[in-house]
Amino acid sequence: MNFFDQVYDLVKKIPEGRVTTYGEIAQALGTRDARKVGWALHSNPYEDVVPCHRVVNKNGRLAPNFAFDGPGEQWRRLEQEGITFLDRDHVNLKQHLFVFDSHS
DNA sequence: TAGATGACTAATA
DNA sequence: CTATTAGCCATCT
Repeated sequence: MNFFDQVYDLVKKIPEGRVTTYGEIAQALGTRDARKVGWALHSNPYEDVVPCHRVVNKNGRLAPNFAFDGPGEQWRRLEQEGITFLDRDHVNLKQHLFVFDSHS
C-alpha cells in the first residue's frame, strides 16, 4: 500500500456534501506534508473513482480550476452535491469540513 | 546526485 | 483578507 493508495482510499471515504483539506489527509496518514497529498491527486486521480473535488486547501480555497475537465468543473460538482460556497473559489468549510477520526 | 517544482501549511507583516 | 518566507518531501529534469 503506497501513500497514493492511502490517499485515494481516504478521499473515497469522504461522504457527499462534505469536503476535507490536504492537511487532514496528510495527518490521517501520519505525515505532515500536505504537498504529497496534492501530488498524489495530481499524479493519478483514478478519475471517476476518487472524488478529488471534495479536497480543498486549508483556506477552503479550491484547487486551480483548470485541474479537472474544465474551468469551474470542480465548483459545479461540489454545488451539485449540496456544498455551499462563500464565493466561486471558496467552500464553506465551517459547514462542510469532514475530519477523519484517525487522529481525533 | 543535485537543483527546481509543486492540487500545501504555518508564521509573520 | 493578501504577500512573503520558510519548512516539507516525492517527483522531474
